[in-house]
Amino acid sequence: MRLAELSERSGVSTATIKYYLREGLLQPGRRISATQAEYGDEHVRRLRLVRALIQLGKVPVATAREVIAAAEDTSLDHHWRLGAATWALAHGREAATDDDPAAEAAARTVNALLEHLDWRHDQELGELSPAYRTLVAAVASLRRLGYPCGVAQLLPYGRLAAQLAVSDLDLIEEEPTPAAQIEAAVALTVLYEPVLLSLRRLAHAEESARRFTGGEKPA
Amino acid sequence: MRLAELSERSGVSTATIKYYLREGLLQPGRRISATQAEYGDEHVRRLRLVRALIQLGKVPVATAREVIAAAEDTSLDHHWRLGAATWALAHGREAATDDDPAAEAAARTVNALLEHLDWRHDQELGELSPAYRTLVAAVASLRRLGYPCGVAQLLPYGRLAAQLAVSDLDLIEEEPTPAAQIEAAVALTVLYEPVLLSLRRLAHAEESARRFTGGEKPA
DNA sequence: CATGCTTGGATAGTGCCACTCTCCAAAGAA
DNA sequence: TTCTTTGGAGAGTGGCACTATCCAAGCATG
Repeated sequence: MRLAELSERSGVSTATIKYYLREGLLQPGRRISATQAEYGDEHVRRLRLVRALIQLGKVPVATAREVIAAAEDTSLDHHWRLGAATWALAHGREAATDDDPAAEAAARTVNALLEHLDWRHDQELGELSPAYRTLVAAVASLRRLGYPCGVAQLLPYGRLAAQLAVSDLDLIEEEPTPAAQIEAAVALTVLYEPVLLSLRRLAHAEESARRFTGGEKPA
Repeated sequence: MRLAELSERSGVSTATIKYYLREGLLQPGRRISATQAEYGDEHVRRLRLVRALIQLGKVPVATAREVIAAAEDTSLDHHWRLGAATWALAHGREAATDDDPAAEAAARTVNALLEHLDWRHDQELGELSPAYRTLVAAVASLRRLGYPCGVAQLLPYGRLAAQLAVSDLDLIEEEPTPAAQIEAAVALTVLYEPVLLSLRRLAHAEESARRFTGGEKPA
């Protein structure tokens, strides 16, 4: 299959595919001649994954490249490739945790939370992880606005996250090969995020309607 | 307090405050003279909220303006202002639900899910909501990539979302005034999202470490 | 009162990012 | 042979969140 067909099958314009090739998000096709290249089903699949990461997951192109590079880095063993690939998936710039008192207090709250949850693996490594820093920044921000955000409020969220992680990892371990597992980890980490957030918003609407309209449907 | 002090107290540059004023994210201060304006504590608070929405919540400036306008629209009653404000908080463009078979199947799955959860309020109104459409797009994308994403997989997420909604609404109802409740709804909806996602990622790391390293800490 | 600094407001510019357009020479198709 | 298509490369585009510059009108200080 050549560029035009790859474009048709994936729903991505040829210009964008060329851009992704240049950016290293997609492996070059097998060169047929000086001006032609051959692409396969794996390119279609990869392209769909990249598109999902970028469009739905809002992952920056540069980040997507790192993630893919980590997933393909054969110098690491399976476990580390998995960690490296998901590590790169930071949400975005974490607003440079300024060292005001609110941020410190937030960090203490988060540490207490992790201890409560018995997430011992994250006590050392985790403090550097993007997820940890994002969490601290968010808690600090909520605090600054005067909203309650202590261990008591966070704990239910943490327990739910732990439950989700178990079923997510179960799904990942169903994949047959290590490569497929890593791809699944990336895809499920990123693509279930909009699912989770959307469901939360729908649940808010539902619960709000229940409370404020006494069970009646709004007009 | 004048612009410079407002900037200092909120940690936002004067240039950015002027930009927000121009964009209508912040009410103009009380004019003291032709070249001076007076700001109050509510401006500091509003500014912090706006910053949190934009930086942490990644809400586009234009969207933040709509949300604030809806929250202040006194022509609507409390319940509707709340709905309008959170309605505007779409995550971003929902990738224009193309009408391929995957999208249709995804919509059927989502409808079945909502029925299972007994979220009857969303059956009509909800199909137009940004959250519903984001959810369908995400499910369709997961399906296209071949990952299991049926009612069975989504149901636990939905139940957890319902639980979270209950505690979130409890928090909101603790606020004393309608205006404070609406602000709380916006702030908690947006700012708990990074909390939830970060916790999920940390939980993934923790669960993954437990499974792959047999309980040992990685180096 | 003179002088210099600060203030709020308006306009134009910057940097980043995800594409997208234009051009080109070599290949294949008719 | 002629016409279209292909892959590749570089420059250009549009959107967005600021940010830098300028300006005239205060205000503060000697």
